Amino acid sequence: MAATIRDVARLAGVSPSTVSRALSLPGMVNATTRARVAAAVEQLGYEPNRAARGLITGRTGTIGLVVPDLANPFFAGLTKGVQARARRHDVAVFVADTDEDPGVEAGLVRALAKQVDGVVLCSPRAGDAELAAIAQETTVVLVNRAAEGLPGINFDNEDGMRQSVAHLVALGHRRIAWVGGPASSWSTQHRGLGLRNAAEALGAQLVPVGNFAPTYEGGMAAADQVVATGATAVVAYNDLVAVGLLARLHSRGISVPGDLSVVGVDDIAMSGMARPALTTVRLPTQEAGRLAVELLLAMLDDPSAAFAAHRDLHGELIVRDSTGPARDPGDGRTHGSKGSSA
Amino acid sequence: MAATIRDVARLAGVSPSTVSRALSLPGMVNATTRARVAAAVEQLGYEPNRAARGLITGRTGTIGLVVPDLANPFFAGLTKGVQARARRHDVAVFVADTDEDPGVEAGLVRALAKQVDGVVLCSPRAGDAELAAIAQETTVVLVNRAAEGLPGINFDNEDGMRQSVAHLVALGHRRIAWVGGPASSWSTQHRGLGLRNAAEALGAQLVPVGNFAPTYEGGMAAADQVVATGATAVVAYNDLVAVGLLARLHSRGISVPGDLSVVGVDDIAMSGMARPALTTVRLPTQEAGRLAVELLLAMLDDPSAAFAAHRDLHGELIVRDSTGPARDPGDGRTHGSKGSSA
DNA sequence: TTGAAAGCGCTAACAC
DNA sequence: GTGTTAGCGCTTTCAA
Repeated sequence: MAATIRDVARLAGVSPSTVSRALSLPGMVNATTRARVAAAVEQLGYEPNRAARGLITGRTGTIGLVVPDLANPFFAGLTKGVQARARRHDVAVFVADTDEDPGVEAGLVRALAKQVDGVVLCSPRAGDAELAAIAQETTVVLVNRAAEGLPGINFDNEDGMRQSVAHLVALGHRRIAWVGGPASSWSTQHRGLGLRNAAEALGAQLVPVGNFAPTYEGGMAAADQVVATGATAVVAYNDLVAVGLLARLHSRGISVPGDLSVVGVDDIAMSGMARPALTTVRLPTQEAGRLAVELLLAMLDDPSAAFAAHRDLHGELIVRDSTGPARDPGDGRTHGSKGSSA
Repeated sequence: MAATIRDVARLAGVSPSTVSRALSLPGMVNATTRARVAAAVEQLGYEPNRAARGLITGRTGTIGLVVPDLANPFFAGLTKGVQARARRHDVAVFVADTDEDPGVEAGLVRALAKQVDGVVLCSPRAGDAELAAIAQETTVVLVNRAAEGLPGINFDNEDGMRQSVAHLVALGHRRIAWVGGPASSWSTQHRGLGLRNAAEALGAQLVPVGNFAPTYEGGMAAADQVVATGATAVVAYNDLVAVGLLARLHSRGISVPGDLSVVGVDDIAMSGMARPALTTVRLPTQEAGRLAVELLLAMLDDPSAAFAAHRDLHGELIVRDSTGPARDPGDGRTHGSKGSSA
């Protein structure tokens, strides 16, 4: 068995409480005793039992991270950031993947909440009321979702969408399709909003084509509807969707960016590897994860303090080959049959 | 505060131990008392404190998962599998990402080991001796790495490589390059071995071009050396590397599969989306994660039992567009200058 | 500055 | 079948 605090105490010739203090509150113990304790700790390879400590302090030294889908590189990046920063603080991370299932999400968070000091909740599908209820039970930091009264790390979706639209308008696009993600997704709503505002401000027309799964398959499924709108450019919910669009467009013989320009969001690794390489709004995912941890730990350290309700991280438009000049408007309805009625 | 076992006991009019038994060993308690306890538990929303339970049982209900890089879809898939299966067993998972840093790995595993019942170690870079030392401290299941005396879930690399070579030979390839991953990687060694054996058995020549980072960038870096070998086909360490190869080959104007056929390993999502779509050996990553958890939990349940040292999961060759007939041998040295001396 | 004692919430002997 | 007791390893009053 591993050494306990009593073993250390015996070896150092002091009481267990002194060992405890030497480790947690070094200032309160004589330098020489402290050295003796340190030596004994070293010799025994002693490491305090966290469960026992947690039992009395009420802190577990553990946080939870809930993501919709680890296979989505966006969340993988986030997870890396969370996990790396937590380690720096000697905090362990429970990771839970909800598989994009809102039903699983709530129960999972509740279960997790009992075992951790706090939870980082990424892109939750739960409603505001449910989130508020969860926040009653444990300390919560939201990522990629704003909710009244709850702290969170977000991306400046409006601005990212504005950059995209500005880019497309500069290339001559006036009719821009928008492929949304899940309807319940906060970022779908905000990106849609940002696009609408930007389009209006910049004199372009935005054509929403509905909600699709935030996956490659979702993009494949959306492609034909996008074409039918007669738009010369399309903004996709995320890069996975955009790459799916690219694939389906290619197999239909529609040239990108010749016939249609495509913009994604996230800048996952795959986007740079796509052909044509994808123009996208780069989101600092790892950074978001790191900030979420810092925020959560700060809240835990000082529960009474008020924390900035949320923080917006700036996204940066990365222009690659999937966007180009708008095609001649005369071509506008070449590929779609419903375009004229849309 | 959350309800404790004493609250439940008081409400149900029984002793704490009865509550404990009603929950852990229902068979040992009268049906009617059990019902009373259940009602009280329900009413109070009681959930046992795992730390307290762990303090006495010596089990934390937690396992650790160590991966080199969560951003690599291969490990993301593995993590999903581990995490999903663990949840079914009501076990929580600490996830740690070593960032491909062998120096971090050892320390991380040691630290983790103190907080969990067991650890799933994926593709560890550590040497056999070090792994053995870790296994002394905690229960370990290896994934994607075999080591003497340690249980593990592996992929049948030899067979996967044999399938690849057979496919290429059938297409007329006789000179096949091999782009290895990190030299310290167990799978690099075994894939290399499998390729060598298969090539020999099937009358092809294998040309190793060295070790590269298991990333897109690694593939980019390897491409020119591959071309220089004069090989008509190349097997890459994994799909990320293969996609990197594809990209660099494309920018050099080398046609795939016209001039060079490319085969990867893993079948990550990206591979199907690449252009040309990548022929690859599909590895059942989630399955591996699930099996690793089952094995680990079985070992924990019965520490004295002997477990199969390891289990090999079969990989399946997925043929896509990146492989085709070998080009005319006369073309063999078109792109490379060192080809004739290699 | 240090030690003794109590107790965090739970389970496991041991009685009954 | 159930209650009583003790104690897991640690921190934290309270005294000294």
